[in-house]
Amino acid sequence: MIGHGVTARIQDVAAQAGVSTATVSRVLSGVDNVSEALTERVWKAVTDLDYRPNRVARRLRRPGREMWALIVPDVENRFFTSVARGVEEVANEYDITVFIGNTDYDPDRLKRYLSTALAEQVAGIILAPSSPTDDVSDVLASQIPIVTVDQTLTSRSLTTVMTDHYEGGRMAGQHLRDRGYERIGVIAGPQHSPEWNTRLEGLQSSISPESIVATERGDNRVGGGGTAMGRLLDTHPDLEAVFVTNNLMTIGALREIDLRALRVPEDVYVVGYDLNSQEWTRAVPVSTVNQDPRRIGEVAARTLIDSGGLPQERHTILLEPHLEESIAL
Amino acid sequence: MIGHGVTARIQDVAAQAGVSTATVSRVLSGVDNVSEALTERVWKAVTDLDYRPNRVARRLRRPGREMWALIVPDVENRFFTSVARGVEEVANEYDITVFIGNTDYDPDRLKRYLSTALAEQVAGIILAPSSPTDDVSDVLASQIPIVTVDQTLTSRSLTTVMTDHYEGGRMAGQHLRDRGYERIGVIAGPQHSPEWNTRLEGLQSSISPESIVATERGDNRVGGGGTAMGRLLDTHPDLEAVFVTNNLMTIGALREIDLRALRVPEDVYVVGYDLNSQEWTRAVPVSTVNQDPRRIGEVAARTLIDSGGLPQERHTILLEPHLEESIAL
DNA sequence: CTGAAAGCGCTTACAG
DNA sequence: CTGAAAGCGCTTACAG
Repeated sequence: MIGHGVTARIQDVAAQAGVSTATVSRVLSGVDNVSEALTERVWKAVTDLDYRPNRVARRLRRPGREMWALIVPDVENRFFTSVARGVEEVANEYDITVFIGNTDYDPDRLKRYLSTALAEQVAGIILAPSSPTDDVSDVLASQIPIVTVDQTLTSRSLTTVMTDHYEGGRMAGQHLRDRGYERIGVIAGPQHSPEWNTRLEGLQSSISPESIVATERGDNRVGGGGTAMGRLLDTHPDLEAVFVTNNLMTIGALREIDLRALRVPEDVYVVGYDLNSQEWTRAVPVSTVNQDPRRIGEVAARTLIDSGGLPQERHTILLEPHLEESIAL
Repeated sequence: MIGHGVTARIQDVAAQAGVSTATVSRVLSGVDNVSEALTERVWKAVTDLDYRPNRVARRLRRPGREMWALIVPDVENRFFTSVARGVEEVANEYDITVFIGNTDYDPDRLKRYLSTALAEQVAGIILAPSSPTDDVSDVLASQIPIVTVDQTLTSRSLTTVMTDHYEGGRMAGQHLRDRGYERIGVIAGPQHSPEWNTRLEGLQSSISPESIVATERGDNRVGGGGTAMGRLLDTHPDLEAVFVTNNLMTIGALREIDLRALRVPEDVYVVGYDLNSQEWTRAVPVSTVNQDPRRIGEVAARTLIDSGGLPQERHTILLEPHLEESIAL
């Protein structure tokens, strides 16, 4: 039985092994050379006492390691949970704990979570911004490495891991052109966000301008997609196809189409974004430009590892999207 | 400009305010009385220096506060992310950081995350078990409060927050009986898990035994639900209705029904579990027994708060499910 | 290769 | 009410 009856401390291990705490620490960290005999005794004591180093104490002494903050606007959105999954995979490899903050697209909550991240002395921050104007000045001042995911920040020079949305838009446009659609509506994200505009530019690069009969803006949520789709159908009853730049809005759009008793793809052909057919209750023949959010998380995490704890200069890593045609069961 | 050019420490604040670090600490924690004059000077210094207490140092000195671990089997499952959302809401109120571990239904990963939780000196653990046989003995030994969510553990006496699944099953049965169905199939979770059996018992309490023509077991994933539905349709072509005890399996079942060109509800009436119509691309007239996962998370978190840092005796908190009839757009 | 000791940034008895 | 000091559990120069 150990000291407080709770957990063994490094002292207990040292005593049991008949060495100093420094030696125990060295054996465990594996960085300095320790004689074979002592190493063995230390490991035996560690095992016997079921010793687990206190990560809090370790982090205090040696800050900026073993913990990351992942901050996302909506934990309930599968895109972000998949990013989290990817981040976690890498974090696990390096024995890093990751805490997740959910901002709910609220700047105050972002501020709080960034502050918490600093107060927790994290080794790095992975931020999925709510908007390109998110304020990260405190983080920059603190010198903690930060990687942005899914979106760049306009005012700051940060490393970003994201999908090549221009290419995504281009793919969607080419697909629609190949299928011969000439009256296309677009449902895009908020105007102020350059990412959505990038998707639009990609779209415009592959179809003629007059094919795009209208562009509606939504809030990237299901409701916003439905409302936008409604406006599109109201103002352009002769619409042939629609391109929606976000997963939840695509779902909203599909529901609105269904509500009006229109059929996909006969009445309106839909190209969505990030649709995961795994989650559908019924086949809907809709094409989709898909990102690989897990991979985004992984790459962001590895970027943090590679940064070696130092802030990086700006660097955008673009991952390729994939077009999935007419997903059906 | 502060010491290391990074962040102000409590020393810097004390110096600036002309008081001891003890006084700063007292003002910030608000527990001891400090004279108005000093309090004012301290707050001014805190503001001027933009001081944020180092949570790592605080936790080392005063363990068992301000951090929780939330461990779930699948972060990509919306049920668990909603639980996370609920937990986070409460954690935020109390300025608690919560780190999330994703076990992927793997006992080794559970072991690792529990170990990390201990090493991080968390104030509490919220565990959504992968199976009722999950091993939490290390946690119990450590005296850290743990609350289980969604499932009880067979071998341990822990506080659990979960939906009243007996009632959920009963509601489903009553609904099916009210609609006059007499040839009902069931797709339940793994046999070894008592929770799935509870749902079955609830079902059995409200319909006659001979109404249940077959019970298949699935793995709580989309694929398992589809396979089980396939077996049901193969062995009982005259099936009228099916009750599925989990969200992903319900989706799998619906897809399988669609695959076979059968219609819901004309050919097979479906009562699912935890279906979120918000996520659907098209209306499917399916009824569903729904839990309130956010609330489960909230209640679990409040239980942790109320435990005052002490392990509780066993205590099961049952939340009511809700039947949503024939969800459609 | 090994140990004694300082120190990471806080909090909290202990005096006064 | 306030401060000097000890100590939380580690890691890491510094000596030897």
